[in-house]
Order: sequence, then structure tokens, then C-alpha cells
Amino acid sequence: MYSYTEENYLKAIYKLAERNGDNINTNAIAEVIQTKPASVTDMIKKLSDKKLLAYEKYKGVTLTAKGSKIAIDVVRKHRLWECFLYEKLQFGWDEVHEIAEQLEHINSDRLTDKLDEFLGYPSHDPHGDPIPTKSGVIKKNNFIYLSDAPFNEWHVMSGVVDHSNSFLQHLNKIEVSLGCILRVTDKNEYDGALSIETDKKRKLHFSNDVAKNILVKQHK
Amino acid sequence: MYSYTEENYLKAIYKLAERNGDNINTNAIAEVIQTKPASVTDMIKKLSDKKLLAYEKYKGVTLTAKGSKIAIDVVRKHRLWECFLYEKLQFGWDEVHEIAEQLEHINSDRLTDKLDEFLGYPSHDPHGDPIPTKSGVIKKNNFIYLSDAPFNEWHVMSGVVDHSNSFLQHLNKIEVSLGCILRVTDKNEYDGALSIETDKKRKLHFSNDVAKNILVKQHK
DNA sequence: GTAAATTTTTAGACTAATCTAAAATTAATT
DNA sequence: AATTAATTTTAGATTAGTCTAAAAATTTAC
Repeated sequence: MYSYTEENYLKAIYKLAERNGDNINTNAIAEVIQTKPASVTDMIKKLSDKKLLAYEKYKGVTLTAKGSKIAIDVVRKHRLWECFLYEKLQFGWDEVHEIAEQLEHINSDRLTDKLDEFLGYPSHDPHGDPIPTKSGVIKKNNFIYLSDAPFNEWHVMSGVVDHSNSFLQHLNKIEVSLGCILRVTDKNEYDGALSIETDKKRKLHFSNDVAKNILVKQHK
Repeated sequence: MYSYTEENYLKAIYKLAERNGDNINTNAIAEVIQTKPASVTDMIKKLSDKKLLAYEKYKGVTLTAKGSKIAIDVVRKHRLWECFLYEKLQFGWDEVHEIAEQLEHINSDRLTDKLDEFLGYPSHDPHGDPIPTKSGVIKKNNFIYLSDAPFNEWHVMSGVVDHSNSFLQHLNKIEVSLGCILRVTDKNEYDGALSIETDKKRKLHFSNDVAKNILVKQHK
């Protein structure tokens, strides 16, 4: 079994690799884990010895298949627990992450499977992120940024880029959440701000900063 | 906040004190925690410095109100999670303890409260142990041992003394579980074995070893 | 009430994970 | 190409929790 800390390093490296490709550098990991680069080097050596990642001095790290599988499993548990907290315990989507950071380290395959079943095998967490399957398959979202959505076509709000509490709480305040049906009616060419209309005839105004952090898909 | 390890020591001492009164000795704690007496002494000093227990060298330890509150809260979380696993995820009563040992350390009062609400404020866990309230009150069970139950009076199976998997699985095998309605029809004076009848007219034979590990209350 | 047995504590060492400060390597700049 | 800047690694120390072995205190036994 792997320690809480090892799991967190693997998860951090996995998420960095998702965005930036292979050969993740020490400082980037230190930034995510909120620790010092020297500590990262130590842990990297340990994980490398355990064949969970490939490491060449000064050249960054790349997860092995084994390391990747562990990271994906942690992500799976994290997102399943977020669903549980959101769907069953009525937590807000801005409240689930912190608690799931703890729950993701609970070690019981049977628990994970039963939780998955209990939740009805959800495909996405409350932020629209895909939930890996038991075997580690992740169906990548083909969402587009709201800022890139074509005018006057109906879309479904399907995810967020920024997961920060302040952003999520802002969306709470303007009553925008996953599943909202909306379309872009106009764009201010100067600052990129969007005029939005919802299927409930509500008119909203999104700054470009907000719009580029919202993911949507076409409404069928 | 208190570490996983500190919480486990407090819980162990609390449970020992429940049975044996105050001034719990080092060896007993070591036995429960599955560690060496020297390690226990070290941890005792630490918990004593934090005013979680009263300690006099060579004289054993007694939890303070503060230490007791923490222990009770861990027990509360443990039993609530057991309920969740049993009621919602359909785990067997012989499977819930191990997983709850991990879940009891999740740190979020809001989560505990919402879980409690989700479960309908249960009073007992799947083994019949009472669940402490949020404020730390534990309603003591007034169950009696099946081995002491008066003849021919109907009782409800309400708890177990032995929580071991082997015992719970034995009860599974003979299809005896909490809520069963049964009465003692006869007792073998030589070995203490009991003849049992259930409300479904099933006839069973319990050795004294089994009967004294089953807790019942009068059926109204 | 002294000796033996048991329990408990101390002393010193170990592992996991972290840190600071300094050294080594790589990348950027002129 | 040489210097500066940034990144990464090493060296040595620290904390939490554990261990073994030996010393100290308590309890038990005669």
C-alpha cells in the first residue's frame, strides 16, 4: 500500500502531466503540493525506487503505468466522493473538494465499487470532471469554452476550468450551475464580455474572465 | 487538530476506561493499539502535555473531559460510518468495522452532521452499539445477555459482545441478526447450551459461549 | 520484609516526511 | 562564450511515531 503522502505526489504529478505533458519539473510539483523543492526531490527518489515514476536527475519526472494507475484511482475516489457529498449529503459544489481530499485516501476497493454502484455509476463529478472507470479509463470531455461558443446556439453548462471556491461561489450567486441551458447572444468586442440568455429567458452578462472558465456542450 | 495516531490512542483509552474504570495501564493500551509499551509511554507524555489525559508515572492514565470528548467524537464517527456502510452500501456487519476504522478519522464536523441526518439520526450501529450524540451523550444500552434471559419470554436480538469477524460470520451462517425475535425454551444444565425458538418457529441450539455474546432486550 | 516477577520508563536508534542552506547543474543573457 | 539567473540536488537537521535493550519502580510471593 502507498502512504497518504505518496498518493498525493502521484496525483499531483498526474494532474500536471495531464496539462503539460511528460517530464514534470520539481518546482511545479512543489508548488502543487505546497512544499519545498528539496522535499520533492526526496520523494521523487522514493517513488522512482518503487518504479512509480521515471526520473533522470535535473530532467523532470514521468509517471510509469503503475504510478499512473494509482494516481487515476485516487482521482476516481476523489470524484466519486464529491458526487456522494453533492448528491446525497447536499453539500454545495464549492464545499466538496476539501472533504474529498481526505476521503480519496480511504483504502478499500470494495468500498469504492459499492459507492460507485450506490451513486448509479456517475460519469462526471459536480464540477463536470470525468470519473475514471474501475479499470482506469477516462472518457475525455469534448466540452468547449463558453467564450468560444457560437452565437445563438443553445448549450448546456457542463463544467468549470477554475475550481476555486471564489469562482464557484460567484456562479452560485448568479445562479448558474451545471445543466443550465444558455446561449450567447452578443459579444463586446472591446473586453470580450458576453451577453447570455438562458432557456428561462434570464439575461446575464459574463466577463471574458468568467466565460473562459465555463465549459459547455451543444444542447441537443 | 489531532493526528490519526493521537485519535486512536484516545479512542483506545476511552474504550478501556469504559470497561475497567480509570487509571488505565500502559500494557493494556499497548495491547489494544498493537504496539510496544515504550511507545505508549511516549504517546502518553505527549497527550498529557496537551491536557488530553491525566498521567502520573507508573500509575496509569485517565482521560480529561477534553480527551474524552475527542474520543467520543471518533466513536461517533466510527459508528455513523458503520451505519452508512451497512444501510446504504449493503456491507455485511462483519465487513464494516475495518473500513470505519479509516473513515472515523475524516475531519469535518459538517460532514459528520450531514451524514447523521442522511442516515436518519440512527441510535445504534449495526452491532447494536449506541451512537453518541453530537454533544457527546451516550445512551447506555440496558440489554441483557441471552444466556441470562428468562425462559419462554420473547426477546429482540439487540447487540453483540464479541465483535470479531468469526463470531459475526457464525451468526450470519445460522441466520441470526439484530432484530431477530426469539426466546429461550430450555437450558442444558451441564454445559449451559440453550434451546432457542424464533418467532418464525425456527429451532436453534446455542452454546453458552455463543449465548453470552448475544445481547437482547424484552420484546414488547 | 526481602527476593523475584512484572510493569513501566528511559535512553538511544530508526523511518517517513519535512526543512534550511549550500553546492551542483541547467538555462538565459549579454 | 562567459557570466548571471534559475532550477535542482545534496547535506545535515527536525518532528512524529516507532523500536530494542536496559534501568527503575511497583507488585507479588514467600
